Amino acid sequence: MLSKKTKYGIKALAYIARKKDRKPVQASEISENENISQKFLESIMLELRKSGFLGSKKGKGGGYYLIKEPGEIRMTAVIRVLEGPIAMVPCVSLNYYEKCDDCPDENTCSVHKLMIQVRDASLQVLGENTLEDIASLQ
Amino acid sequence: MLSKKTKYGIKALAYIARKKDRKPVQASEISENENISQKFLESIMLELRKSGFLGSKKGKGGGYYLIKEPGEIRMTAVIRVLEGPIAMVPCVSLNYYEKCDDCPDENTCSVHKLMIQVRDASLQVLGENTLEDIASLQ
DNA sequence: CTATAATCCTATCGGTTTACTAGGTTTTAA
DNA sequence: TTAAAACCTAGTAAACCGATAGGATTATAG
Repeated sequence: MLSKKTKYGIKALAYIARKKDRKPVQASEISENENISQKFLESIMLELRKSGFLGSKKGKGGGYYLIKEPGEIRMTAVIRVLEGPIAMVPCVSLNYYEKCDDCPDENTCSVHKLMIQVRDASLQVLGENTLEDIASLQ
Repeated sequence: MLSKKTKYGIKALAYIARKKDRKPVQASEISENENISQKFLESIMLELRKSGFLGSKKGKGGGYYLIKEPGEIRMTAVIRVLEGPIAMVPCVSLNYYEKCDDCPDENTCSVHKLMIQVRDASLQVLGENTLEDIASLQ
């Protein structure tokens, strides 16, 4: 299950990406339009800034803006930052690998084999979708 | 993330499927060989029995056995019973649908569109893999 | 008939995560 | 100088997870 944090983060990024101009967008505006608790959203925006997706401007007329082009932001990257691993099991995760303590040999593990396939299928979809694809309406 | 419950459940099913004969397999045997807490496994086996994957026999020489052929058990079915929805968001789940309360229109939701693709990719993999595929070594 | 081995059942529990909320501080533009 | 915005830290209620505890029930073997 995708956490609300990730879901809200993606929605916020898409909201900003849909704007033509590059003027900073306030968290309050996104919060109202996307029905997200403002304080919660603020913490998410902060994280997106710290991880290099957004820039920010403080004070009156400030807000958040995209640093890269929407077409250059893969959804794999967004999800990995907000949610963590894309794999369903740590032992098949490319970026967050962890050995299972119950499993003596990954190569003969039935779950392992299956989850590699699931991971690859998800990576395929999330890797070929960019923020631009996501943000476009309809 | 896949819960341990689901992971253990799949391992247990695969363990039983690998046996040539159809004699009941005890939870204690699976628990030892797959390094799973026995009491926890018992509750999982019970669930798998109640949901129609396993039959059971009580008393000495008892245990659990498969009701269908391994080749007829799709991993989608197993995961849906143990884990719940395969989709990452309830609003794209086929079997556990729920409307998002923040989302006025699913058709224009960027997350929705993306998650449908992820769901379909996962369904593809989990639907074409059966317990037989999973259980076969290497 | 009895001992034992197995499933079955209910309850509980400590730890972690989630989704916020509260209450501010700091910075900037008008 | 004021207001609006991001920034920061902490806390918190609820849910969920991964067990554990303690038995009740049933079946087999001797």
